[in-house]
Amino acid sequence: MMRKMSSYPIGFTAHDHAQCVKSALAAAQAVCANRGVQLTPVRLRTLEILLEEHAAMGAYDVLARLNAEGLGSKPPVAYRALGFLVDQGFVHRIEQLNAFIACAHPEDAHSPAFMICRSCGTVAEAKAQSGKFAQSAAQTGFQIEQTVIEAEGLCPSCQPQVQS
Amino acid sequence: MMRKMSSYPIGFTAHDHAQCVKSALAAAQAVCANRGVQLTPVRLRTLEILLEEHAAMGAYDVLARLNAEGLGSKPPVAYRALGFLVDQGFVHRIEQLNAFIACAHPEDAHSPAFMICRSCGTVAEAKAQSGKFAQSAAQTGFQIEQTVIEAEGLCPSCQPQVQS
DNA sequence: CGCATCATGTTATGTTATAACACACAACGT
DNA sequence: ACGTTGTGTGTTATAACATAACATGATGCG
Repeated sequence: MMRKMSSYPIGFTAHDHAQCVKSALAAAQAVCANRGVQLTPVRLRTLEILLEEHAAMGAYDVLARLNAEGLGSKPPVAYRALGFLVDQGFVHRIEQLNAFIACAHPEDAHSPAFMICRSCGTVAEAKAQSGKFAQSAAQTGFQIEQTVIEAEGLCPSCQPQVQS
Repeated sequence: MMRKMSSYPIGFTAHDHAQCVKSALAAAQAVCANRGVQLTPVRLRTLEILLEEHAAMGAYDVLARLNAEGLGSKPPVAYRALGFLVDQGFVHRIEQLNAFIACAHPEDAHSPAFMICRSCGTVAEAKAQSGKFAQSAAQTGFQIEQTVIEAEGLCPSCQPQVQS
């Protein structure tokens, strides 16, 4: 861990970027309206930055962007916005990277799982299937509220090529 | 995350403490001899501290103990010893707590999973069964090298009691 | 001995995160 | 209109976590 933070690309496959940003923002707006919470300018812009970057970013990198746009220059501003977005499920925290990433499936509540490429830094989100771990927790009487599942390894593009 | 670090107890059930410390140390000594790596005084004492504490500890807490015994006072000393122990599999890092904990099953290589009580801070280690996540990673072509699985919740003792 | 390797000691600094308090502003009841 | 409450932002200061880089010592080997 602790490589120099800047930003890590997300996902191993191509997709329509402008479209996914737009729909994710719309979804977030709708959810916030439903829940009666405020998607303020700082919060909105923070989410937008993470969506546009489409990669895991450190809090201070997000802050630098906000600062460049006059939306706040001190750490608490970024941490508060990120905290809100994480609480609402629009953003996930990647523990191994001390970084944040816009959620790939903001529509439904879910526990995320991540695959992190140690070579190129790309992060892909999958849905977690708790399975046996949840069962064994239940057996010991432990009541799970939230899970962190992160795999580190090599993404398809970064694996050593086989000779043809 | 980010509660004040000090030390978190481990495990939800009672056990013979002196015995488990002793056998873990013996196992570590044997493994190091096998591998031709040195379990130096700082490393040995660091492991011993984590085993005795039997809880997740922050690097600076470990350092404070080492320092009290004249074994080193600067952060790199603790981080290096902890790094060695993690590399050898005698200690695990808990990402959500930025903390370290002696391994409960040092004999065999394994990927650990943890249950962390958000109320009392107790940490229990289980063996991870990767199952479906590993499969879905394989499908996307991602090659997993290491996994982090941590559940936060309430341990049996901290759950609200039911009226009898 | 000369040299390589591994471990430790130390300085300095980098990176991540929060506590605490001040202020702005909208919503509400009176 | 007025105060009150809740929520969000601005700011200062500091805490907590982690490593780069270089110096020193100890061990083993040709």
